Amino acid sequence: MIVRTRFAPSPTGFLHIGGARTALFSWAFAKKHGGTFILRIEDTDVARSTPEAVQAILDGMQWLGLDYDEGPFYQMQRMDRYKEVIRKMLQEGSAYYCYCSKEELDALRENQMQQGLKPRYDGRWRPEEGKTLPEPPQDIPPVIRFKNPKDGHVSWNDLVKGEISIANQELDDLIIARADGTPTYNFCVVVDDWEMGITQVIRGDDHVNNTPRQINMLKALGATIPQYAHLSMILGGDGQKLSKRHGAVSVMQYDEDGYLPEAVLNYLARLGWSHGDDEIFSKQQFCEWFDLDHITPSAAQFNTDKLNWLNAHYIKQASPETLAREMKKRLAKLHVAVSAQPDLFAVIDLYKERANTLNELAASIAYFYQKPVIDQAAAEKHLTADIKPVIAKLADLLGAVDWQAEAIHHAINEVVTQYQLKFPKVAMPLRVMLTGIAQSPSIDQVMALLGRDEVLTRINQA
RNA sequence: GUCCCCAUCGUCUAGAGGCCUAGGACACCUCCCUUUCACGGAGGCGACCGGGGUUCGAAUCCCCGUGGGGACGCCA
Repeated sequence: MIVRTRFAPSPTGFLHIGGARTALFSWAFAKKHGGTFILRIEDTDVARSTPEAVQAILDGMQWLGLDYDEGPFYQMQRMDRYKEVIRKMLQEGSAYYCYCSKEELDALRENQMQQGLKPRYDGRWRPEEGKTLPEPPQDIPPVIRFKNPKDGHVSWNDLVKGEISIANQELDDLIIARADGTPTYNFCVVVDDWEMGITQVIRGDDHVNNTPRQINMLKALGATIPQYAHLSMILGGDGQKLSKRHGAVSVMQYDEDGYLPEAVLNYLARLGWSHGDDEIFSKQQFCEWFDLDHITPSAAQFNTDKLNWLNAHYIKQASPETLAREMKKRLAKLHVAVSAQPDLFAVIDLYKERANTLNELAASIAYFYQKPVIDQAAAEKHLTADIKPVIAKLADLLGAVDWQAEAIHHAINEVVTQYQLKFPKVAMPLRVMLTGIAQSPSIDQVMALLGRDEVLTRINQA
């Protein structure tokens, strides 16, 4: 059987971390099995769906490199097909008109809740053998409901959670078409998964409760039932549910914040899935290794520290060209223009092992291209009066030195010896004067890159 | 309320009845490297939710608690 998976977001907001992982797993499963990955936009909620959100989802997937083989399909463009299926179901008797008003249903629900019952439709318009239906009211446009089986159980072997079984008694006759005739989510999903030949439905576990209803409809339509894999949710770093109000951000925000897509992908892959003790793997490796058997059924908490660690790793691995491009872009945002000297590639090389994010990296090298902001605390600690003459002497020496890290180091050593100091006693004030702060790579290497003129200027100005 | 799901270090996880004195990774701590801070290297701290079963043997299987989460829309 040829594997066909799909990612089916509703375009009501950006692609967030949970959606991204669902997409990633669906995508990887298809890749692993040489199958087809389909993108389907579930935009039947006309009021909340926007073209901007569609674009945001497309952007997010592109940034992560999750390419789809078919689609994007838009459900709103498949209306005719849905209506045709509904017509057929009405004919065959697996669906029926219901003339309850919203108010009537609200009252019913409230009543059931009060009695401690599970709120559900009581089937008052459900046609039954030997049952006389009320006369349809003229003023209420009917909805269409699916005639769910009354007895027995719906069971499936969830590829993540194992055997799940739900009594049909727990299920009511859900609405498959609104009063205005537009079909609803659960129905469209069924038709699409069926007609698009989806073999594995990989989605968030908030859909577990929809699955038995969908299976029943699939059965009523005589369709093949796909396999289901329900992924548990991703919690925020504080263990709380992610929501628009609380911590849920677009995957594009990670780009904004200086994360490489490889890092985000690798992080997401390991969140809820594992391959023994492996922590770092390429996208290709992931596709080869990925399986549904090693997905945890329990919810996972997002951990920025670990993402940072992975990001630091991928920054070290990144090509010089990638990093240079990113640095130009990110320095520009800091209003720093990169000049020809010091050489950006050399600067990056000196700093890339020290940053967790691209933004950190950009901020840390900014002083090469603009005057540093001197940290006051560092200045007070290191730029002491007694060191001034030593630095002055060093400046003298530097004027004539061959401008190489080694020679510069030699010059510093000379004054260190002359004044009988420890090396850091001189290196630290230099750091503060040249970079603004007390932490930097080897000061001689920094100086070599900064250039003689700039070094002397900064020393004089400090 | 009803139904469904989940439960191993702080976090992500390994674990398919004996390989478990429970492994790895992040974080944290110590030491080494060192020109400061990082990087890197070596160590350390740290968990099977509770109670019953089943079994010669349970982190693993079953039951009951407890805790957490999800669903119960003319949203998706």
